[in-house]
Amino acid sequence: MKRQTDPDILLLQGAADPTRLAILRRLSSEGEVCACEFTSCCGVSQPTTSHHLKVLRETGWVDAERRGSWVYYSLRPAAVASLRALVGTIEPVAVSPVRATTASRRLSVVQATA
Amino acid sequence: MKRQTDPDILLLQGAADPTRLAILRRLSSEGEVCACEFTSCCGVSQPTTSHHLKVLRETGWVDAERRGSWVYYSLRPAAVASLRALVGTIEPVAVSPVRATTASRRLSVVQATA
DNA sequence: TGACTATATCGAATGCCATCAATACCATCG
DNA sequence: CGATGGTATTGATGGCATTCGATATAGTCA
Repeated sequence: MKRQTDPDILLLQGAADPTRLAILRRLSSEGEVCACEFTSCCGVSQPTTSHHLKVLRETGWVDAERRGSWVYYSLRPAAVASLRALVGTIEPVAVSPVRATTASRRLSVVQATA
Repeated sequence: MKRQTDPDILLLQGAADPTRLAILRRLSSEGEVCACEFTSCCGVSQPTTSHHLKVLRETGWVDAERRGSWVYYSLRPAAVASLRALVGTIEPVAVSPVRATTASRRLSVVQATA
């Protein structure tokens, strides 16, 4: 298979796993979380948790900061912004499969973000 | 591994492949595309293209409509909306990264869910 | 009906991914 | 220093995903 270097794909793949999405959500709601918290919360072993955190680091999703014995993880705002930008480029075009005024459908789509 | 039934994960996994993301982007810009167009555009064989289109169908990303010999694919607005909602729930915590007393940071962390 | 085209499915090869137990690494504390 | 606890890495394993060639299915046209 061709090597994955596209940052968009890396970002999507980073989030496309139940354990990792759970980690991202927890980071989103709590801001900064010690690695030890994830071991208990996600139903997987400590090595597995560590592996997923590494994937999230390598795909640009999180930053890690060592503080004494503990390592704290946090979301990288740039990653969130990137994913939002990526998602923003994907929008259903209102090519009127049914007689819809294309204009109004376009508008609602565009304004969905607001 | 646990079965993937979470629609959020399915949506992310559906998009987390170079060929499939290319398909989604093309659908986004062109609205409705004949399956035959993808065979030539993505650098993979016809069976592979068909497989990816099936994955996109099964993950809720696209609708297919047969019209004569051709099958036309289009983005499902609901999928786009779902992904946007999902992405919307992931945000870096606005916990004033600078000069916050640990106490207030803790607090805001706890209350972030409210 | 038979030839032709478009699309889907099958079967198999290959490679990657998630997972865990064991173990190494690293910092702190006594 | 040695013991302890948190985190990362290693190595092995099972399973799933991507891919293709061959083939089946479905629709069109003569």
